[in-house]
Amino acid sequence: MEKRATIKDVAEAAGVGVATVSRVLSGGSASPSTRERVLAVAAQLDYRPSALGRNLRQRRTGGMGLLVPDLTDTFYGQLAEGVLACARSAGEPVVLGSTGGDPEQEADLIGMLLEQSVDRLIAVPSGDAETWSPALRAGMTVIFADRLPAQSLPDDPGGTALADLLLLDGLSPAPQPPPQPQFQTRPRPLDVPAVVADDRAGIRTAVRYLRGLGHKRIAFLGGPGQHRRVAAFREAVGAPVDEELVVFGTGSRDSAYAAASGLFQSRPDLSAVVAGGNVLGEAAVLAARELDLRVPKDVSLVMYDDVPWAELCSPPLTVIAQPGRDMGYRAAELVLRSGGRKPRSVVLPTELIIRGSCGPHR
Amino acid sequence: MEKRATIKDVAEAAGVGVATVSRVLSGGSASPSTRERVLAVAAQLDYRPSALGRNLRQRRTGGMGLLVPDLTDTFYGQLAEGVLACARSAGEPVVLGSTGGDPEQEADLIGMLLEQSVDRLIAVPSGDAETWSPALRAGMTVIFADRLPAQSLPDDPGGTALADLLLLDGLSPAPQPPPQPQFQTRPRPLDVPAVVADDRAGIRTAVRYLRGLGHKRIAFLGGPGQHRRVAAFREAVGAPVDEELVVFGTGSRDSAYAAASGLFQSRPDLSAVVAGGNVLGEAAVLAARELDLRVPKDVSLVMYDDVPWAELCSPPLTVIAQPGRDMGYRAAELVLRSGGRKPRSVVLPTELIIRGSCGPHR
DNA sequence: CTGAAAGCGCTAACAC
DNA sequence: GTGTTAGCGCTTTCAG
Repeated sequence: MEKRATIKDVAEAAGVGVATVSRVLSGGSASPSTRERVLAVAAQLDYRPSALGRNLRQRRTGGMGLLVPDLTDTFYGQLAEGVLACARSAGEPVVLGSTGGDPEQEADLIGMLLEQSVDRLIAVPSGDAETWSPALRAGMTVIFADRLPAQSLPDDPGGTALADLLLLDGLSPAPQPPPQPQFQTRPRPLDVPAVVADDRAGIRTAVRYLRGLGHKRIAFLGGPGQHRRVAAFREAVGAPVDEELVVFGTGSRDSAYAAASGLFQSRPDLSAVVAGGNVLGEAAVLAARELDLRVPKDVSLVMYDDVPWAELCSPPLTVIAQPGRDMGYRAAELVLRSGGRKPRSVVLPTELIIRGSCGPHR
Repeated sequence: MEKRATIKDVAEAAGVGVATVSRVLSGGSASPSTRERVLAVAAQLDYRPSALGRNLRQRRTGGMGLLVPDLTDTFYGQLAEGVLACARSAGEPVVLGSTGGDPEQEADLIGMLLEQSVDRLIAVPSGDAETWSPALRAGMTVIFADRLPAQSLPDDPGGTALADLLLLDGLSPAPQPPPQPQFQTRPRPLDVPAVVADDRAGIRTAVRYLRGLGHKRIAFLGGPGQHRRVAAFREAVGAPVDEELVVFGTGSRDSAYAAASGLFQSRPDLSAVVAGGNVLGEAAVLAARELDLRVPKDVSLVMYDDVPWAELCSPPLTVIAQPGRDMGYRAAELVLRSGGRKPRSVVLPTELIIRGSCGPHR
């Protein structure tokens, strides 16, 4: 437990001032001879600059924060791996928090990050504009990943927020939403960049695929924060959406199971289900089995997220794959490279991977 | 992007000295009237003490580091959730790193944590004593989780290290290993506390269960860092272990698959497999399917780790469940409560959950 | 090109 | 009880 050498030790041993050491080590200007001597001494003393001093001086902690709803959800595991890979190659620390999908815990974690002066954050958001305003007001560089916060428009209780869907819909630039009336108390959409999958295209492709198989009654099994996917589903299915076929879990595996089970029982006439995420897909498989529904004979299933175990199911699950790892990596790149400026959003492609969980409508 | 209030601002606004503010906020002594005034002003100014100043002053970053091999492995996701839950309730930050099971990356991450002055660390270790000595020498409080570093004894190339097995074998206190001869260059076992599952009992139970089903040729499909489980398997199987029935992947899903596939092909006479972790179990299921081996008709399978998708397989997988979340939570508790002292190790129970992947030996 | 010095925000002696 | 003060290790003006 010996104490580490400080910059002062190095300066003395090299016979130079601390400023010179600092310059040399951060690539500043110095005469070749000095530079060499300092480097030698630093190596000799096994000097590692302390992030503590630097952080205080710069009034900011390096690295980035990462907030995800649940690490036992394999997709978020992939996302996190991507972020960590990028951070590691940059030698930057990542402060991780798991929100459980709960805006309150999310707010607490944001507070913790603020206290740590972490000023760059990648988040799969659970709260709304109110939850996020402290971070934004503090000047944090925030990048959302995988989804955007719900926009609690008064007339849109389900959080479907069409404007939100329009905001990031793939290749076609979205038209600006109409200017809000002045003195409006309704929160405006957060102007935060995001790295998300092209949900609209992904869902559309899946729905068309199912349609092509002859399915008419297609259900959507959603989770919290999936307003973009639901909206895409509604759009893909077309005008008169059977509302009973759109159900939601609250995020836990139990509630996902309950939602799936309820769906199957209340509407035995449905012939296909699109699950909005892997936890929901898992629930659908379980519920179907419990109710003796055969996949794909009795019900076809498409799951959002490709995860290793999708192939283990029998039959293997047809999925809408989104690049979780890339998503994390890209987000980390953006947040690291943003020199304070606000990065641009990124939409990543999805891919329908056809395996065995969909069959023709009987 | 307004700048935050500092302790000085609060002191001035409350008409007291900075020390008093500091004391009040850290629960020190102060007269009721002062305390109240300071608290009021602090709330008023929305003052949040900056961790930066405190950290530098105390020459240590709060919170803890967490190093795991791979977050897409659901078990480590569970473990991480446990750590995060404990940290969150303590309001402490967690700096996360993913090592990919690679000692070099692990060493890099340890260096990064040292640079950040993170002095408490929970790790699923991949490297050996050499990898870990920097952390230990720097006075870090380290707790291993899930497994212990391999002890590269010269005459124990497989890393089986019986002493290691004896070190933590559940309820019975282990006998002290015989004193090492002096002048020995061989590294001694690391004296680092750990939170692990009772691998010995878990494996033993599984092997007995399979034996009870009539299986004679039982294979073990292991991964890196599983020396304790292999040793337990050898012990449970008894003296003449058929070495061809003990195979290893290197950690990646690909290599796990290759190992499983190779095993099934080279030894068609085996009738049961114990997979040392969920990634290995996944590989075993996939390889068996590819080779047209039916589970459990042709081969019985027990997998270490209970993960949600184990129930999705058909048949659902019989597993040795270990409490991943608890493991993480306990480790975090230990590392947070250790006031510098070295915590005691903890061994958590496992449970054999019988589902449908094991059948009688034909 | 280099060194001296001024803090960053906080805590912990130490005086009163 | 409370205020004053001295740094923690580093970066960054500002002179030389």
